[in-house]
Order: sequence, then C-alpha cells, then structure tokens
Amino acid sequence: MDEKTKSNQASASPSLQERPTLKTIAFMTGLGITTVSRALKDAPDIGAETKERVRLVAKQVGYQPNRAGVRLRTGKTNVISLVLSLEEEVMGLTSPIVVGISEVLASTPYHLVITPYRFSKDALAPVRYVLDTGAADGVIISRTEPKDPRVALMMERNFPFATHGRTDMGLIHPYHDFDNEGFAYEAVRRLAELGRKRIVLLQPPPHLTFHRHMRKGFDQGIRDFGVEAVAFGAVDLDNSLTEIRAAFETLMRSDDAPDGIVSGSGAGSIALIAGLEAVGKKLTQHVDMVSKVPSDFLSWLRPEVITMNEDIRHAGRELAKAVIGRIAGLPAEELQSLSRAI
Amino acid sequence: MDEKTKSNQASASPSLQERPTLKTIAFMTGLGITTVSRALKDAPDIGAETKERVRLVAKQVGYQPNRAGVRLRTGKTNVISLVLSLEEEVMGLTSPIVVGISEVLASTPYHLVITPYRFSKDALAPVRYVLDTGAADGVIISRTEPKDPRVALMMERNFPFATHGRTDMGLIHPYHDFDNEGFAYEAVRRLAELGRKRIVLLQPPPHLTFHRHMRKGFDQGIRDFGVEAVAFGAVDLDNSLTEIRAAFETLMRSDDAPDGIVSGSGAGSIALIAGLEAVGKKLTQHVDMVSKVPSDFLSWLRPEVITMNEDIRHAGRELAKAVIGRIAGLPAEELQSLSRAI
DNA sequence: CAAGCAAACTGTATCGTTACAGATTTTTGA
DNA sequence: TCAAAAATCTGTAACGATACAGTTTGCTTG
Repeated sequence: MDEKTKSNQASASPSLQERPTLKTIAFMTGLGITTVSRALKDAPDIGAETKERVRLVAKQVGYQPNRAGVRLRTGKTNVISLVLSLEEEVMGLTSPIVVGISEVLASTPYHLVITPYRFSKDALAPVRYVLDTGAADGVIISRTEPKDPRVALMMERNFPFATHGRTDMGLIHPYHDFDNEGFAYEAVRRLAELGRKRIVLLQPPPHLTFHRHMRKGFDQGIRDFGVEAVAFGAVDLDNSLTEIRAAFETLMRSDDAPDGIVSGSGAGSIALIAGLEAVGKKLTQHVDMVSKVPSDFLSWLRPEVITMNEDIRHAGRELAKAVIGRIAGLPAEELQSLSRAI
Repeated sequence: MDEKTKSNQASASPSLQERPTLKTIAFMTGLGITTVSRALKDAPDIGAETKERVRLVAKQVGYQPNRAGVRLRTGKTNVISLVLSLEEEVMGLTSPIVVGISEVLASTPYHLVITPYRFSKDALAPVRYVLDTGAADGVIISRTEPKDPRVALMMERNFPFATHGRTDMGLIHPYHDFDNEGFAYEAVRRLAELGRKRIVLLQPPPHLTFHRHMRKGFDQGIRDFGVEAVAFGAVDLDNSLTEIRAAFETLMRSDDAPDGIVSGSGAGSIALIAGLEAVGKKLTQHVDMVSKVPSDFLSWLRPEVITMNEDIRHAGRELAKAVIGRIAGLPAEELQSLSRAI
C-alpha cells in the first residue's frame, strides 16, 4: 500500500541489464521520473543536492537519453543533414567536408546524416523532404545559386541552414564561402607578373554563384594588370575531364591560344594539362598556370603549376558551426564567413 | 454520444495543416488508427477494399510514417551507420564510398549516418556507441584487421554489419573486398613482362588484413615470374606522403635500388614518383610502376604509370546491399563479395 | 436455430521523454 | 500564529506507432 502510494511513476523495477532510462535512475534514486528529467537539465526547481545525486547515478549507469523519445516528444532530432549531389565531384571534395563537419559535431549531440539527390533538377527534393518530414534540425547545402530556391524555401519556413557558397537574393543567411574573387584576381596578377599576356579562365558553370565571383576577380585582374582575356567557349568545370581536354586542345591549336591559365579546380587542371601537353606545349615554358586545389596532389606531380589551396575541411567546420549557431538562435549575420587561399 | 462511442481512438479531428499521421488517415477514412496501421502494412486481417481505400488516402495526403514513433515503439531505426576514421585518406576514398552507399539506400527507408572516430586506438568506440545506444540497424566499417575486435563484438551481439575488407578469425560475416592478392600478382607479372627484375612494394600497414593479401599476391608473383623482391623498410601506405617520398629517395640512391614498383594506392604513388624524379630517374625508362588507383587522375598526369582501378563506388554499393541483406536475415555466406581491378 | 468460427475491425497499453498542472513541505512575513 | 509565498518534488497526458487482446458481424454447420 505504502509502496504503491509512494511511487506510481517508476513502479516496475527496471531491469538493470537493459539500457538505462530515466525510469532506471528514478528507481535507483527513489525520485520521480519527472524529477530526474528536470534534474538532468539543471532546471531551477530541483534542489542542488538532488541534482548532484541524480547526475552521479546517471553517470554511474551510463545514462544516455533515448533519441527517439526526445525526438517524438520535442520534435528535436539532433540531426544535421548534409545534402549532396551524387554526381558532383570526380575529385572528391566530399571527404574533407564530411570530415570537417564531423569534427565539429563530435562534441555536440548532433549526428550527421547524408541526404543525397540524383540530378541537378531534383536539388529541391531533398530539402523539401527534410522540411516536410522534420528529418533534421538543420541543413547544409552546396552548389549554391544566386537565386537559390532551396534557400528561399528554407528562409520562408524559417528553417536553420547554412550554404557552402553565397546567394544574391537580398536574403541574409549563414554561409561559408571561399574568396573566389580574390583567388582569380591574385591568379591573374601572378600570371601577369610572369609576363603572361593572354589569359584563359576555366570557370564554374554560370548558374552557380561562385561563377560570378571568380569571373569578377578575373575580369578585374585583366583590367588592372593590363592583360587580355581569352574566351573558353561554353566549357566549364562541370564538363567532363575529357570534354575539357578536347576543348582546350582545340583552343591551344587556334590563333587565339592563351599563354596563361587560371583554373577553378584541381580536377579541371588535370584535363587542361593533358590538353596542353597533347599539343606539345610545356608548363612554365610556353604557358603558366594557376590552379585552385583542394589538396596538394597537383603540386606533387606538376610542381610547375602555381597552386592556391582551398581548405575544404575548414569549410566543413565553418558550415557545421554556422548551422548549429543558427539552431541556437544566433543571428545569421554573425554566421557568415569567407576564407582565402592558404 | 453516438459519435463518442463510435470512435474513441481518433477523437480529436487532426489539423489537416500539420504533417499527416495515422490519426489523420483514420479520421478521414472513419477507421480506427490500428486498422489504418495494419492496412498500410498489408496485414492479413484487413479487408481488401479497406486496404485500397487506406492506401489511396495515405498517398493522397502524402503520409510518411514518423520515424521517431516507429523507432520508439519497435526499436527499428532505419539507419545505417558508416564508421569513419577522421584521419584516413588524403585522397578521399570517402566520397565514392558514400555515394555508392547512398545510391543503394535511396530506394529503401534507410538513412545514412556518419559515425566518426578520431584515433586508430578508438576504433572500437563508435561501434560500441552504436551497439549501446541502438543508434542504427546496421554498421559498415573499413580498415579491417585480421583479428578485428569490432567484428568480434558485433558478431557476439548478433548485430548486422558489413566490412570493407576481410577478417581472419574463423567468423563468417558479410564483407566486400578488393582482390588485392590478384592485383599484386598481376602487377608483378606486368613488371616482369617489361623485363623488370627487382621489384618493390608499397604496401598497406601490417595490421590491416589486406596487407596479407597484397603481400601474398606479391610474393607469389615474385616466385612465379622469377624476379626479386626489394624491401622497403618500415614504410607503408599509412605514412605521410613526405615520409614515403623521403624513404623512396633513399632507397633509389642505395645499391638496392629497384627497377619496378607496385603501389597499393594512388596517393602513395604520387609520393613515389616524386622520390623517383628527385634522384633523376624516369618512369618507363629506368623504372616501371603499377599502381592501384581509386580514380583515373593518375593516368591523366602520368600516363606512364600502369594503373589498375579499384571501383570504390561499387564497393559502397556492395557494402550497403550486404548490411541490408543481413538485417533482412540473409545468411552471411551469401553477402560476401570480392571485386577485381577494372 | 444455437453454437462455432472466420473475417474484419478496434481499444488499450506501451516505447522514453517532457510540458504542464498540481501537490507537499518549508520558509517568510506581518 | 497563521496565511502567503517559495522551494521541491510528482502524476498525468501526450508525441506517433504497433503488439496484443479483444469485439463485432455474418456465416456455417450439425
């Protein structure tokens, strides 16, 4: 009788073999489940000594909150979703970004979930999925466009996210971006310093935001350093390596052949070099090249290429910090960062 | 009164604005929540016409089961955990494996969660975490060792998993592996055919299983093709590129210099080539090299290297299929696969 | 025509957690 | 001294799904 009156909440003694729950701790401490729950969140209406006791027992039994329970009750998933195109990246930018994100999430309760999509036109689908199903507390996207519908959608729903790359819609949101404008400007400067006069740019596809940035820096460099820009048709970084090489070979054989190259990606540079060498020209001798690279493999095999390193892992870290900050309610203005080549 | 008697389960009419639940469908069809639940799983005790009706409405309102609800009630997480070392892979093998896994999971209810660990000695920690918290229904691990404690632990707990690489403990479990023995044997054969006599192997670190395989194929090739093996000290694929280059430079300057190289990874090959060229030797002229590569970038920059491609993306697909198969209860014997160079 | 049975459907309890509205005891204040 | 206030603690309900143990209805069947 007395027993029954005493504690109705944690009635059945929980098996100490199973994974401990609040009930386990409640049973062990003789407290109510609610009290234990509130003690563990350091609520103000729980006594200091009680909190200490609960914390001790919780630690002792290795209590970890059941994610499904929390998620069902509160809607909080403790998940960050990284939205990835299954097509992008021959050269694997995904690895370092995943590592960077993971590094930051490791010291938080967040898990990293990969949410893939298949074709560029479906880019909105994974974002919609996360929003509709509440699959995550925050989202990280890349391949950002100036008028990015994903950004518009998430802003409209007031959903926390961060973008790898900026937008241009007059919307303020968390992002991390590489200073592609600075890169391209500096690249042209270096080539001009080497006496190169006719510069070509292997640029990102026009629909992505960083196309503009890289183009802007490039064009400014062309003007400031008194050199000439050579057009590279419709070929961009999203073309296959084979296509890039073929196009560049054609360009090099034409009257319009450049003597300086700015390449927006390490993978693209490989194709350019192949095209260059196919027509019998040599780096540093006939042509100089500045390439943005995600790792130093290019320097190992072609030290003649001037490389500027984009630290993708750092980008991952910044992006993770940005989403988490947004989830925590920090203003978007404070969650924007730009990094320069290292 | 009548109304109240009629339906107690789905009493309050669910807001049609919110995400639909079983309750929503129950309300719309006038059925009980239980009936709807069972109808959607095609249970035998529900009438055919009812099932049809429920399915129609469910589709109409875009019903998707709440993962937290399912997980809490059944313990099923619908999550596959990919356990990753944050240190491995300068050259990003992670990207293609993630893509491969995602491709397979896309047509299933499974989500892919990245579970990282920091140092090699902590390799057991993430697995323990998943097991203890029930964070996933299945696990994929790599960097497999002959006596792998992670494998032992998961087998003991009867937990579904698949390994990238085999073990040697007399335990039968799902795996996918590259035929490193075949690769090394074939590599030696090719070098011997080119007239090379003194072959060195840049091999995986000795504690990983595929060290044995690669070593075995290499040694067999050495015997079968009547060539000589040159020792490469304690340097292996886990050393930094700088260390590999330095060691190889030393080796090339010694009396013991090889004229043929078998390299177990694309990244390692880069360092070897740098070391080689630092002593003024040339590929195909003084030395020939066969390298295992994850992508074709090496062929672009050094076509002189004979490459054998390991399709990591395919490995990802196979691993995903294997874990899912294991979860579905298929016997481990049927979930083992080996792939050769392409 | 009543008992038996199959078919079709439903209510209750539960998973682990937390919001909320008390309940109980102690302290304060006049 | 006694009511009000503060300090602690607790039970109930709910999140969405499903296992389980019914209930209802309509037919057989002897």
